[in-house]
Amino acid sequence: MSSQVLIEQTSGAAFAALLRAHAAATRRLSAQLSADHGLTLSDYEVLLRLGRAPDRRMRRVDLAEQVLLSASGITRLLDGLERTGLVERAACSADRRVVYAVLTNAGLEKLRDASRSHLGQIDTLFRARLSDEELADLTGLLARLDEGGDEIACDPPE
Amino acid sequence: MSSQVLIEQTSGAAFAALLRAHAAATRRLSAQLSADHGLTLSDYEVLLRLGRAPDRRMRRVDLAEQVLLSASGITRLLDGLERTGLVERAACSADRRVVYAVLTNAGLEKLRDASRSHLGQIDTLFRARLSDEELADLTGLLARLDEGGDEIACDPPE
DNA sequence: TCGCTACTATTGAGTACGCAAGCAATAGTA
DNA sequence: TACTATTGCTTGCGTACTCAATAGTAGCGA
Repeated sequence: MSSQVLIEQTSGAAFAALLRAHAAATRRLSAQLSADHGLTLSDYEVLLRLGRAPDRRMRRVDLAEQVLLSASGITRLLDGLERTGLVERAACSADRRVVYAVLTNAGLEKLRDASRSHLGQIDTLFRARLSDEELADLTGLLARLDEGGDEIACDPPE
Repeated sequence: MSSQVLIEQTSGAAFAALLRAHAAATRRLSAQLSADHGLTLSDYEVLLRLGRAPDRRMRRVDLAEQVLLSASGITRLLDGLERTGLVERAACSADRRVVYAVLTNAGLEKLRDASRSHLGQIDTLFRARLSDEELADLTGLLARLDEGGDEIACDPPE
């Protein structure tokens, strides 16, 4: 019987669980973030990264990489944040190709505001279900899944 | 100093790890699935569910729920699979509102074909990084994150 | 049987991406 | 100095979704 092939093996179950947990967490948190502050999860992540960055500014490329978006994705996301005044652009004197994304005062205010509820909601979701130790285990295991994603065959041959 | 607010607490780190692991896994696997077989992850999941279902058929609503898509999402996804002949529609004699999605022979063939490489790729990704025990732990922890998502206040008052 | 509500499915409109192509600026090389 | 990458960013186009509105059944109670 060929449905042998279809039997869920353990890594398949892990992948399925990952898909479901991700969907459950992001749907809930992004709905809350959007309802409470009109931000998407990516918006929030961008504000957060900028808030931590020196001078509250980052190159768009670097931002894109950190929030897991493509170059065009970041352009459009920042378009939105610029339109609402949370972020503004600034030229780089050393390299005129680069355009910094800079967190405005309004943006910092928004970030603080959003953080207050968002961090609490994350905590509610995770801590209601997992102990401190389990949380740490989970984080560690998940981290192992995206390490060395592209390090395939970088060794010199022989 | 208000950047207190921005300090990554442990559940925040877990959420970030979840986002990253999900992105890493789905990007890789969906790229492979698409390159090798012209299917998205959701396409594959639909074929898989249909393949396991009795008579290889399911109501579209139920399918939507299982693959985490909205009703309209399933309609459009199935449109595509119908166009390529992997799935076809069938009426339900008992309830004329429902339209079954039925896996065709070509669809079953495609599923078997895709399974061969896809399951291997999932295994490669997970087992290269995690032991059997870790895999089981991870699956268990992830499962706890989406249990009882909507069971808020379903108890009768008092 | 009528009328109401609940359910299944589809469609229209809008959003959030990615990829590929393009432009401008820089770096590397002859 | 000229030429050829490479890099940073944006834009056009296509895709995969969602939500809200709609239509066709179904099943119920009066």
